[in-house]
Amino acid sequence: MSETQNTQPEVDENKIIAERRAKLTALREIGHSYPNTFRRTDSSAALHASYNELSKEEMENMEPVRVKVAGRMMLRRIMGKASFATLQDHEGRIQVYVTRDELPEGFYNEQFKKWDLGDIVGAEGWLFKTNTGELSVHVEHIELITKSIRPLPDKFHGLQDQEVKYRQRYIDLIVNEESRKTFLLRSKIVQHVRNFLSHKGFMEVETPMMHVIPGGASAKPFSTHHNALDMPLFLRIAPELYLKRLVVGGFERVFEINRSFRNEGLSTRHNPEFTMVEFYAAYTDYHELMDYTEELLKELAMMTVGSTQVPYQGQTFDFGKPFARLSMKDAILQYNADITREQLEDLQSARDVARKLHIKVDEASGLGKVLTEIFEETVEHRLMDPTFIIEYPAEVSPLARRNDQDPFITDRFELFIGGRELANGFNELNDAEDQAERFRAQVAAKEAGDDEAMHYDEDYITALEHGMPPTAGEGIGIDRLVMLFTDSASIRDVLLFPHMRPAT
RNA sequence: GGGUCGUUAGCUCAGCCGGUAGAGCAGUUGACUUUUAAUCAAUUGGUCGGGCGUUCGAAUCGCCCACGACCCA
Repeated sequence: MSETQNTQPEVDENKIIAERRAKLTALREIGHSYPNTFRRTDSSAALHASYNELSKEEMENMEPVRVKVAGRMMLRRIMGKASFATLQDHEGRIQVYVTRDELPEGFYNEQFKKWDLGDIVGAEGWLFKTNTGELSVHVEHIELITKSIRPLPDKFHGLQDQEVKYRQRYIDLIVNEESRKTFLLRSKIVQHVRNFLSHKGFMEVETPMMHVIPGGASAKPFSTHHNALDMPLFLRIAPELYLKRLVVGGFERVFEINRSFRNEGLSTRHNPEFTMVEFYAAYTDYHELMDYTEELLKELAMMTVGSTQVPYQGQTFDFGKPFARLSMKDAILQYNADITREQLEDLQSARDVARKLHIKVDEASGLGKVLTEIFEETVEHRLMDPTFIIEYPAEVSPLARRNDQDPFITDRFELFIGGRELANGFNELNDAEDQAERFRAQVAAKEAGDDEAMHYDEDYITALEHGMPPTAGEGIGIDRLVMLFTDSASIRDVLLFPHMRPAT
C-alpha cells in the first residue's frame, strides 16, 4: 500500500498516468533505465525513398534488407499472436510487424503488449511488403527505448486545442503533421534567405540585442537592468544602427537574421519578439534592393509553394509578374477616386481629406505624416499582389536619405503583400549633420508625447561622422514571410513558442 | 481597451425549454499470425475552467474572474 503511494507522488494524476507509472516501475524492476544504447541505421523516409517502388514479389525475391529503425509508437494493431505498430521518426513513419513466436519466450505477451502508444521503440529486422503493399519491417528484435507516461491526444483527430498547441508545442509536433510541415518550411525559408544573401556577397554578423539606447525603429522597447554596471538596458527594437556602424567599419555587405523585441500589443500579426532579416549594402541603392527582394520572394514562392501563384487564406497572390512599384501619392490617388493630387499638396487640404475619411491626425503632424496616415488607412490593406510603395515622406523616415530632386521625400520603399507590410528598405542617411537634425526632431516629438519616437544616439552620429559610404539597407519580417508561404492565419502558428499569458 | 464566441473524461466532441452527465478514441480484460483510424465483446474513467448568485434543484439561467479564438481600436 505505502509502496504504491510512493510511486504515485502526484495526487492530481489521472488513472492512465498512474497505470503507465506502474508499468514503468515494473520495467525498472527488470532493469529498464532509459537506455541510450540502441543505434538506428535507417530513417523512415530513406527506407520509403529506396523501396516504395518495389513490389511485394520483388522484395521477396531479393536478398533480405536488414534495418534498424526507431521512433515513437503512434499506432498499434494487435491481432492475437502478431501485431503491427507504426513508428514515427523525425521525417515520417514506418510500420513494423511483430510476431510472438519470433521473439524470446514470453516477450510478446509480457513486454510488447504492455507498451503504450507514445512509447519510443527501437526495432531490428528485415524489410518486406504487406499484402496491401505497405513497406514494413519484419521484426526479429524490438525494445522499449523510452517509456512515456503521459497519453497522446486522439490518434485520429490529433490535437485541436489552440491553447495546448501553443503552450505544449511538442505535443502538437508529435501528432499534427501540418504543424511539423510549417516549422520545417520555416527553417528552409530562413536557410534560403541566408544562402541568398551569402551568394550576393553579404556577410552574416551578430550585433547586440541589449542596447543602451534603443534605436533603428519607432517602437516601445522592453527595458531591463544590468546589475554589475547598475544601468538600464533595452532589448533591441531593431539591429539597424549597429549594422550601419559595421558598414562604416568597412564591412560593406552585412546581414543579420535574428530577434527584435517590441513592447506592444499581441495580435495575430504581432508577437513581442519577432524575427527580421536586415541587410545593408554599400554602393547600392534602394532600386537594387527592390530587385533583390523581388528575386528572393519569387524564389521562395517556387521553393515553398512550387508556383508563382501563392494561396493565402482563400486568396491568391501573383508573384509571377513584375512587382508593381508605385509612389505613395500615386497609390493614394489610385485607390481614392475622389481625392485629387492638389489636395495632397499642402498640409491644410490634406488634413481636410483625412478628416473627411475619419482619420485621427495629431496636431503636431506635418504633411508627410498626414499623407502616410491617409495611405495606411485607405490603401495598405488593399495591396494584395506584391507591391512596392516608394517615395515615403522624410517626416516618417528619420533614418532614410532624402531624394535628390525632392527633399520632401526619401529614397525609400515598403513592400506589401496581402495587405500587410513585409519589407522596408531605403537609401541610408549618411550625412551625419542631417541625421543629427532628424534625431533632434525625434527627441522633440518624444517630448511632445510621441513615446514611439526615437532617441538621440550620439555614438551613432559619431560613427556617421567618420564617413559611411552610400548604402542601401532593408529589413524583411521573417515571421510574416513564413505566414504567407505556409498559409498561416496567425503569427502564433509560425512561432514554435508564441508568447502566451501564464496559464492558470 | 471594446465586442462576439469558446472552456464538459487523457484526446476529439454531444448534452434542447433547468431535473446532479454521454459517444468515439486512448486505457483495462478477453478473442484474433498481413493490419491500415484494424475488428469484435465487456469494462474503468468526470470538482462540467474558477467564484458568487437565482432556484426545491444549475453543465444548462444571471453576474464577476481566468485563459484561448476571432473581429474592432
